[in-house]
Amino acid sequence: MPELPDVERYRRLLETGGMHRKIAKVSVINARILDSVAPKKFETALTGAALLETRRRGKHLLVRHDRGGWITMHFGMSGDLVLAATGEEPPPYTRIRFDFEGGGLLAYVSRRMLGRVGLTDDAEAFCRDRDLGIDALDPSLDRRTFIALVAGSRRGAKAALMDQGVIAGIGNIYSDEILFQTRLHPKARLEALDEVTLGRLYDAMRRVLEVAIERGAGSEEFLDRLPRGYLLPHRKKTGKCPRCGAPLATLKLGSRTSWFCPHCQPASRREN
DNA sequence: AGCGATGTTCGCCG
DNA sequence: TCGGCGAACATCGC
Repeated sequence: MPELPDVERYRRLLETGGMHRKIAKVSVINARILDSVAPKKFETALTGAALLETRRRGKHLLVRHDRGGWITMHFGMSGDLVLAATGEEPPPYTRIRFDFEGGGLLAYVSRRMLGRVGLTDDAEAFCRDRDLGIDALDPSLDRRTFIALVAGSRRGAKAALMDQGVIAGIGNIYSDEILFQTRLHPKARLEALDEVTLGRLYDAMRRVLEVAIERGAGSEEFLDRLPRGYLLPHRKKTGKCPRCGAPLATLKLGSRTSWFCPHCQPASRREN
C-alpha cells in the first residue's frame, strides 16, 4: 500500500510509539531486503541504539538513531510497518524485526520483497543519491513552484506526477485520484495546459494527499471513509464514475493500469 | 493456471 | 536529450 499517505502513516506510528525507545534486539529474517549492508553489520549497528527522529521524503522513511546515523526504509509495492506487543506474533512476511527494551516490537513487512531497508550517515545525501525530487507535501512547494517545475514538459500528466525525481511520493493509485479530481486525462500533455489548469492540478495533489492521510490511508476502512466523489473506492472492474455514473475506463501506461472516467477526463485530439 | 498488483531500475527505441 | 515501453525483481491472491 505504500505511497506518500501510507508512508506518512508509518512515520506517525513511529513518532507516537517508537521514539526514544532503545532497541534491545534486531533480527534480520530475510537478508535480501537489506540495501547494501550485511545482516550482521545491520544488527550490530542498531542493537542498543535508541530512535530519535523520523523524516519522510516521498515514499522513503528515514529514522535517526543515537549513534549518529539513520535507518532508511522503502516499502516497494507490498510493504507495511507494524508495531506489535511482545509475545504477539508479528505479521506474516515480516522481514526485519526490532524488539524494544521494555516491550513492544517494530515489524518491517514486505510480501513481495520489493522494498529495501538500509543505513545512512546523511539523510540529505541519501535522498540526493536517489535523485528524489521535492516531497509532494513539502511546505515550500507552493503553487508557483509547482507550476515552474512541471510547466512546459512534453510528458503526460500521469507520468510526470509519478516521476519521483520531480515530485516525490505519488504513485499509481494517487496519481489516478489527483487526475480524476482535476478532470485531466492521464495522457494530457503538460505543455498543453495553461497555468490555471496546472494550479488546479497542484490544488488537487495537495488536497488528495492530505485527505488520504487524514482519513487513515491504508487502514481497513479507508476507502469507506473517503469523501463522496473520490475515484479510489471505484477503482476496480465494474467501477462507475462517482461524478457521472459512466463506467470507468483503463489505460496501460508503462505497464501500469491507469483508471479514469472517459467522460469527465476526456482525451484531447492530440492524445488519441 | 494465468494474470495482475499501491515500486524502482535498466536497456531499448523513436 | 527526452519520453515512453517492457522486462525484471519476488510472491501471493483472485
